[in-house]
Formats: sequence, C-alpha cells, structure tokens
Amino acid sequence: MRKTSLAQGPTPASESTDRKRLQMADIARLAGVSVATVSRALSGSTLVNAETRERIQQLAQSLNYSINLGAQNLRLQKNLTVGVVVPYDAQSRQHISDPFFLSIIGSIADALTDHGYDMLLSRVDSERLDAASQLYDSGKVIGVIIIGQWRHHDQLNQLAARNMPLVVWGGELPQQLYCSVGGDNRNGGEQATAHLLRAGRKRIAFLGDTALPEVWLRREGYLRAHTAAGLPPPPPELQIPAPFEPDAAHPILEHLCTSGVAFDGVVACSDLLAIHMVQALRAHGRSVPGDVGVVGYDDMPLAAFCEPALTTVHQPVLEAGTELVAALLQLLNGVRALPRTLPVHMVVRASAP
Amino acid sequence: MRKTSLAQGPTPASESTDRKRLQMADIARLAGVSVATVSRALSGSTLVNAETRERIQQLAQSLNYSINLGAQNLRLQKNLTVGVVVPYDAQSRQHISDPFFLSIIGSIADALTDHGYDMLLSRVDSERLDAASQLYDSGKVIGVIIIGQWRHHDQLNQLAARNMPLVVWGGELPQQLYCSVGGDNRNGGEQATAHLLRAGRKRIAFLGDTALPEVWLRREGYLRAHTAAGLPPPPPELQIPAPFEPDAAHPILEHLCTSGVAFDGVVACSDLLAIHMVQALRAHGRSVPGDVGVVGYDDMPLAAFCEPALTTVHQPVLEAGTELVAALLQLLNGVRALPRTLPVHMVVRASAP
DNA sequence: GTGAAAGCGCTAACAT
DNA sequence: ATGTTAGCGCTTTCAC
Repeated sequence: MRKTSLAQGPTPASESTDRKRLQMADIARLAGVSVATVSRALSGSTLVNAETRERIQQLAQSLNYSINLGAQNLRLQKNLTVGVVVPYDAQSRQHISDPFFLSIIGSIADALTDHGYDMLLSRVDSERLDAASQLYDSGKVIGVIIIGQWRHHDQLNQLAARNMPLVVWGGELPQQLYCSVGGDNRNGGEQATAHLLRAGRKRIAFLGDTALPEVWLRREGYLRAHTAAGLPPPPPELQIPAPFEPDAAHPILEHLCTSGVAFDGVVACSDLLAIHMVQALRAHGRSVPGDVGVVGYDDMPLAAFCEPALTTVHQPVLEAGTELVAALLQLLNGVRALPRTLPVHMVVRASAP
Repeated sequence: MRKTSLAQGPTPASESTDRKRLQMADIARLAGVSVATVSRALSGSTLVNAETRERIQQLAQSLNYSINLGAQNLRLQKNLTVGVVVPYDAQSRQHISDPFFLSIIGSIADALTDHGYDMLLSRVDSERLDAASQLYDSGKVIGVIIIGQWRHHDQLNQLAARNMPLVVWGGELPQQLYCSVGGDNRNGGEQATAHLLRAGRKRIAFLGDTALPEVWLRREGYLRAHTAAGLPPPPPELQIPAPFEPDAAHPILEHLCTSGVAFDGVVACSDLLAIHMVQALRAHGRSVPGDVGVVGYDDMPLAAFCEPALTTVHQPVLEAGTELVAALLQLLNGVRALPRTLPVHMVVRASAP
C-alpha cells in the first residue's frame, strides 16, 4: 500500500474519473507547515500563530478545500446526520407520493437545517420498518425520524428498545416505547363527525384503513362523536377500510356507491380520498353537499380550491417538522422525550357546510 | 489516547448518552477470531472457512451489528451518497413547499433507492447555489442534483467547471456547462398559448418571473405561439413577473385585475398560480372560463379537481427522477451527460376548454 | 507555536 | 484459512 498525496489514480469504487480530491496534506505542503498546524488553523485554534492561521485559511478557501467530513467524523466520533424514513407500500409498489407526507418531509428538512443537521432521506418497506435501524447501526445517522406507524407499532417498539434515538410521526398509542409526534387524530375524527351530525346528517360513513394507528384513532373519534350525540355506533357497513392510494381506493368507493348502503355523510382520512369520494358520488347521481356531506383530512394547499371546496381537518405541517426534530434532539441529548399530540382544527368549506 | 473496545464512555460530541456502538473488534472477540477474519466473513469472502463465515455472519446478525460505513468508506474511498439540493428563497424566507418540487424529491428518492444510493437532502440559499459544492468538497456526497436553476445559471456553470458531478432540474440554456434535465418549457409555453389562441382568445397574459430560466423559456414559447398565429408579440403589460409563492403573487394578481389591462386568457407558470388567478378574477366579477381562459402548469394531483378543473401542462414527475439520476450516474461513470428535455403535454379541462 | 506520532473502525496486502 | 500490519484523512496528545 503506497503513500500517495495528490492524484491517487483511478479509485477502486464508484469514482472512475480521476477526480483528485484535495486534502489536508496538500494544503500543508503548499503552506509549508505540518498537517497538524493546518488542522489547528482550520479549526480556528489559538494555539497557532494568528497570521499563519489566517494564511492557511485563505489558502484553503481559495482552493475550495473542505475538510473531509468522513474522516473528521471518524476521528471525532461525531455525526450530524439524521435519517428520515418514508415507508412505502411494497405490495402496491407505491412510491412516495402522498402530498401530505411530502409536505412533512419539507418541514423536517427545514427544521433540521435550522439546527445544523443534515438529512438523509431513506425509503423502507412499510412491512419492515425495523430495516431503518440499519441506518443507525451502521453509523450513518445518529437518530431516525420515521413518517407514519403503518401496521408495525411492534417493530417500532423494538427499535426504540434497542435504544436507538427514534421519533415517529403518528398517533399516541398505549404501551408505546418510542416517542411519537402527531396530530390529534381522535379529536380530528370526532370534530369531523360531530360537524356532520350537527348539520343533521344521520348515517355517516368512515373511510380509512384502521390497521393504521392514525386511522384507528380517527375512527375512535368518529365513534365517540356518535356516542356524544346519543346515537348508537354506526353499523360495520359504514366503516370502510379504504387505503390512501387513490387507485387502490377507487373500486372500494365505487362499490360503496352501488352497494345500496345508505349514507348522507362521509369522513375521509385524506383530502385525496375525499375528493375521489365526491367524484364517485357525483358519477352515481348524488350531489355533494346536497345529498352527502364530505369531510377530508390534512387540508392540503389546494383543498380550498377543489370543487366543491373541501371541508377538512387541518394538520399542522410546519409545526410537525419543528416538533419531530425538537423531540429527536432531546433524545440525542439523553433526555426522555414524551409523545406529543398536536392540536388540529376543522376548516369548514363547501363540501360539508 | 487509550485503546477502547466496548463502552467508550461519554463521547465528545452530539452523543451524550452512553450508547456504545458495537464494532468489528467486538464481534472478533466474541467469535474468537481476528478482525480481519470478521471483515472477510462479513464481506462474503471465500478466503474464509465456509462454516466460520456462516458462524460470524450469524453472530453479527443476532447482535444487530452493521459495519461502520464511515470507516468503511474512508478505507475504501467509496461513497454511495448523492446530494439533492432544494434551494430556498432567502428573501421571502420561503420554505420548501412548492408541491411540484416536493414531488420531484419523491421521484428522485425512488430512483436513487433503486440504484442503491442514499440521498442527502439539503437546502441552500437560492442566491448561493454554489454553496452546494461544499457537500461535494467535504466528501459527504459524490455528486449533486440541484432542483431548479433559479437566477444563477452562472454559478451552476462554475460548479460544473470545478468538475463536480452535477445535474440540474431545469431548462436547457445556451452555453451550459452543466447537465440539465427538464420538461420542454418552450414547448409547454407554446402549447398552452396556442390552445388559448385556437379557442379564439385574443389578449393572453403570461404569469411568471422570467428571471428564472424555466419561466423564460416558457415565455419564449408564449411569444412563439403568437408569431406562429401571425399575431404581433403581446404588449409588456400582459407579461407579469409573478413569483411562484402564492402570498407574494397575490397583490400582483390583484393589481392585474384592477389595473384595467384587458385580457381574455392567462398562461400561468404553476397550477397554484393559476388557481389563485382564477380566485382573483372571480373576486372581480369575471368568469372563468367564460370571460377568461386560464391554463396552469405542472398538472398536480388535485388539478383535475379544482374549480374549475384546471387545463394545464403536464410535467413528467416520475420520469424526472429517473432521468436526473440516470444522468448523474453517467457522470459518475465518467461519461459525458448531455442535457435532456422531456416532452410535456397539455391536459385540457374546464378552466380553458 | 509547531511537528511527530498515535489512533478513530475498517480493509487488503503480505505473511504464515 | 487465518493473523499481522499498514493506512484511508483527520485530530490531538505529547514533546520540543
């Protein structure tokens, strides 16, 4: 193994062109000092003569030299990268496309940047959330934010038990070992349902796959609203396990319209689902909000401009990023972070006045 | 400096709890072999006895041990991380929120994952796109994808000149040293405009900040459509430098409606802008599409469900990620990558039939 | 104030 | 088939 300084020939992997990377030894040679001095100078140490320091800094700057962070991190045992995991549905080969998740990613990116952390965006199979730990075990990231609990509360608990710093966007569940941050799903579901009931709707359908904790909680609210209004729980045929992906949901919505099940209100678990429900209803000659009132969830930017403008439950996207990151930073500081449920609120528009 | 094996006490930075990380030496000790053997075993080398290999792999697996990638990369001089840069507007403190950009991020994430690369998502000031090079110079990433050219074609050229593997989502410009991938903006602008002209519209406004190359190209198409129809170029008061951010654009759209400038068609540079234009028009008593036909850009998922459903130029989001990544991989292999312009197509809906 | 040398966790000659 | 050793690019004692 030869000692090389500059131009180390074709590198073994993934960099075939001869892109020689400048390193500290090069700067040292050019400045006529030792690497140790360069290291000190660049870190702003006062141990090095003020003018040499200045000179070295100038030199490095003018050559666009940046300290190799891989090496630095190895030596310093530090790392400022956080993993953000967006699960995908392996069955449907579904990509990251839900606008709400994408917004959350944006808000996390902002929050991490504000704190000087880098964000490694990673996708994992939603059936194998525990694969996220590989990011941590391999030292790539110092902590992980997972977007959504999916069907694997258990796996998340296991991850947390391994004492990996972990924060999950999702609902607060009993016996939860990990820190979650999420909107108040139960309250959101309750508000949406209560709103429809107040408007005199009698038979309200719920659209969402309750295998997902967030959806489960929303249905809890849906049921609670009925109880609070002195009504019996709605029959099973009104509780429809519709998935989030419009394509997969479509036949189910169609079936709901043609099956003869009577309903005059719908609580959907996303705006996209809501608007597709509207389409299906109208295709079958039923008016919205006349015959059926429809409430969405998320309050996406375009929800106000849909036809009809969507009544929906607003989720605090910006706050989401801030809170997720704040919680993770707490964990990184060795402080226990408690689950946090963020308030949500109804936005009443035309689809369910 | 002491030699430590497990439990190395409170680490100096950013990891305060005593999260001891397992390392190869630990596995070696437990397996009663040397680190070299462990290294070989885990890499699946046939140089090591088949059953020892098996045993070591089992052991590592059962302990959730993953090779420290920082150290491995340093040693191997490899890196499989790609930087994706989403610029933000420092003036307006605008966050990543444009739904189209967010979709692109999703599609890039998918494409990178497919090729086994990690994605480091990073934000930089859109006035200092050259800051992106720091990611590369510091060795964090082996190449960079920047989303949008913004106002700094020049900076992008400089980055490419430093021979950093770089691909930019945006328009193809003259004297371009970097590889760009983008929708056919000129054609998109032309199609949108031609569509309105064919429908008999006479005075068509263009909404977009032409300081951005993509927008500039779209306006080229807008002008060309006029020429092709044998019409003189539209007057300056019809070419409105509206920014992408709805809040910033709003007063400008208002002003357009009240200024007395006559127009019966609008080509907007995003769906969001288009729908806000519709709102402004209606607020001032003008109907869409009756009095004014409005065409958007991007074809976001909800565009079909707006009121009115948006006629718009569809951008190939999925292909965008694929192509951006393909181009970057080419560069990483030392192959010159040519700019690529992806076809776009009109989707005709109610806002401009 | 500066340099020599050790070592962060890993891999790959070079030994045996 | 396995161990010993040098070194990836950096920081930091320890000597001068």
